[in-house]
Amino acid sequence: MTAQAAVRQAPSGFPLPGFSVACHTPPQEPLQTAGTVAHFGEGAAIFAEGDATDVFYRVVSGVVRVCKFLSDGRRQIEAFHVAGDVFGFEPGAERTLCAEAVGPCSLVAYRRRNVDALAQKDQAVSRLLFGYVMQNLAQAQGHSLLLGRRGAAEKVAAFLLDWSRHSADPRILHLAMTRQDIADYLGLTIETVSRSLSQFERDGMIALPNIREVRLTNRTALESLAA
Amino acid sequence: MTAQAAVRQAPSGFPLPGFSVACHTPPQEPLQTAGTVAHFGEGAAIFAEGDATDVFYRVVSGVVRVCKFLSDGRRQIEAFHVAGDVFGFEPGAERTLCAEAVGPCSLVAYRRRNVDALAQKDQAVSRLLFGYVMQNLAQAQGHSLLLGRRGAAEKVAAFLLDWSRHSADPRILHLAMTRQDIADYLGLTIETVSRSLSQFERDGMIALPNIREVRLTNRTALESLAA
DNA sequence: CGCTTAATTGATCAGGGTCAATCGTGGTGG
DNA sequence: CCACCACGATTGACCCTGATCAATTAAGCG
Repeated sequence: MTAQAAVRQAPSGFPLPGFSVACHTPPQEPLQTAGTVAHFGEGAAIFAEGDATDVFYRVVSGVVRVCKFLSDGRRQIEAFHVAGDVFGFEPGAERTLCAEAVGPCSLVAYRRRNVDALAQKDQAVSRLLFGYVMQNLAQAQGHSLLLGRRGAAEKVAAFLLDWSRHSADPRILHLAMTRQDIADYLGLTIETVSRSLSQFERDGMIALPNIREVRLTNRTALESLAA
Repeated sequence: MTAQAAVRQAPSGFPLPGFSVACHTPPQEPLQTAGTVAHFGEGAAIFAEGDATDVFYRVVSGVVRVCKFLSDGRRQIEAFHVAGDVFGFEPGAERTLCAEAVGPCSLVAYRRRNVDALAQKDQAVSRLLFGYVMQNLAQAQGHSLLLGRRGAAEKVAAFLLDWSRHSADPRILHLAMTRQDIADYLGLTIETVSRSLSQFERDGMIALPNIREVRLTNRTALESLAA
């Protein structure tokens, strides 16, 4: 559920020609001319807290985590972004979050200056940007909902179902991230995530052929768990 | 902290002439012509899950809560909005959240159709909208951070500090909402919220002259608690 | 002045965190 | 080729925070 699910169509009041999220670059992407491609290795920092907010990104391939480090060293992952997602919007001149490559990934970086100029001429660019920020908003809101009033099992189940949307076959998902990443995203510990997965397996809801692969053998049961 | 704190300036890359959040209507509000005023009594529904997303709102006075009801009847409050805040943006044609008046409040409702037309002519309107959605985004992200990895006392302390921003005198805050609202916002129970406040009072960090008023007698201590 | 609803306080319980040991899986080098 | 090592994941035992259940108090309001 966490937002990404509920988010796949363009809003009615704001026609977004060629608008498409979490898909490959649309054929007539108005932003195409304004961006430059960059590659990042596993764990590489894309931006850090305090950086200027003068550029945002589109994921071409790979997975990105956006997170915050607390004073006591603990980490909270705010969102994972996959191919097609646009991220890096923040009000204020300085970033309050950081972004890192979960695995090797390639991004297109857009300078806000340039895009702004583009938006001056082309109203479609404005709408596009608006849509992207709304996607991020919906995702963040869904994330809050997930973190607020749900038990560990519910969180993990919801995460699996959400992540399965990014899989070619919705029954087989490849986790791009570690258990620690999942834990930090769900506000749990690595042990609790592991225990939940093991329990799901015992209950016949999933299979864990290897550490990065999950087979959903009883999606319905997971869905009723995730509420 | 939860976002509202870190959010009070216009982003550098996107100049927003006359942009102002959580303040009274700016003298030259380009949206002024497009909105209609509406009043709501305590607890009144402003919009509900499933409603069309064809209108968004600006708070003129009072406080609004945006929330979601879970299948088991529990409620999660996503955000409180105060005078100056603009809310009600969602991707998708149907709302996934609902909004209610915490107390009597007045709002300006903007039809997206009209605003869109306005934005066609005036680039400043586009930027303004963009800024508003980013405010909401930052608030939602801050909320996730708050819910994720923090203890009960930290949450309540952070809430008080955050809410004190909406107060004329930052040392005296008037809670517009009930303990239940606070609990549902922080992902806690009403008992835990109450206990935290009592503990803060015992520790000399706050005073509770009456049920809706909190005096911050030791802000520094609260701040170090909220981390 | 009762009545209703919200808040506080107390006692108990359980979900999930913490600490610690073990297992598994690659990767490296003898 | 296999042994060893390092790191991530799993599992177990125990504990603590915050939820639950229940009683009491406080505050509006008719």
